[in-house]
Amino acid sequence: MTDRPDMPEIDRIDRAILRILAADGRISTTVLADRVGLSKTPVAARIRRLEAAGVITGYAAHLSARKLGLGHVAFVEVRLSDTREAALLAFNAAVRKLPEVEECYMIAASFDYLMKVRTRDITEYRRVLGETISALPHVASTSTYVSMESVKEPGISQI
Amino acid sequence: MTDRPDMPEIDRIDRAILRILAADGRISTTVLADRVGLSKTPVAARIRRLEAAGVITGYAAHLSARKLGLGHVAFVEVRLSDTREAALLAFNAAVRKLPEVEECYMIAASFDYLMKVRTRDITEYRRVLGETISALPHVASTSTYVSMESVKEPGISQI
DNA sequence: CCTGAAAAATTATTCGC
DNA sequence: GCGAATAATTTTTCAGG
Repeated sequence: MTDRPDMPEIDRIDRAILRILAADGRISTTVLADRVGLSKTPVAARIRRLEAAGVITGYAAHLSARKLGLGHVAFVEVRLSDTREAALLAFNAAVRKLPEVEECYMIAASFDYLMKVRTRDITEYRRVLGETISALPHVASTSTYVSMESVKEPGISQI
Repeated sequence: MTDRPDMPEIDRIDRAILRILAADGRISTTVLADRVGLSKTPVAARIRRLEAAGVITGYAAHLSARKLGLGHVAFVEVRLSDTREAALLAFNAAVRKLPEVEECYMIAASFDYLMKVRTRDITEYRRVLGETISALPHVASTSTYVSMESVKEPGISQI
């Protein structure tokens, strides 16, 4: 297995550091150092290195969607009328600006995109679908699947 | 609009605090206080209150999936052979234990669950699908949609 | 590349107003 | 909620192995 330029060397201790920081982004270097069994100096250096290399992209508070009244999750399949490069780029750029769209992936299937949309309730979802999503560049049609229950989800970091 | 017991009162300043903390989970109370135009004392108190109320559920480092060699994303529709309560609970509990399953929702549609699965590459996905997902309790059939491009996604906080 | 300790900087907390 | 003083932590630095 050869090195890839975009994949810095990450050893066992780096992984331990990442795992702990992923679970507690506010842990101090002191405590983290204890937990991985090293002194603070190398741990601080490793964190800096992982940040500089773009492995750690940032730190965020996780918020409870329910407590914020954003409990409605729907998935939307989107089909475009034009899938030439320029159309895709226009669609991508427009989607990235929508706060209600939490995730969006281009899919190799009978539809072109799959998006996760978070709203207050189904009424607001209906509004977002009709007014915003359908108005995205080159959208031909959509199919919506509504979540009845969240079995596993990351804490939201958006408000 | 009446208060809901599970939705604490969140005013304009709380929202500002949450928005900033969601974007930078490591910001200090001092800087945060400046940004929201209050002194540190009430800002620290508000953060404690939001944490205690469960609005802020935690803090996490965001990691680059690509740099960690976890760039493969697939969505799987899962149909169960048994959708009685006990079967659903068994499925839910089993799914929550799988690190590859980043998200999972119960869906009101022709399939029962939609899951987002993250792996190293399609080879590993095939292995996870065949060995792990298909072996989850009561799984009757699955359909997979592979992401070709991530247009918008939250930083992963899992390793 | 790590240890350990000292120094410097920041941060969180407390309290009277 | 303010602002200052105090207290506690944290980050950084550096000599040494």
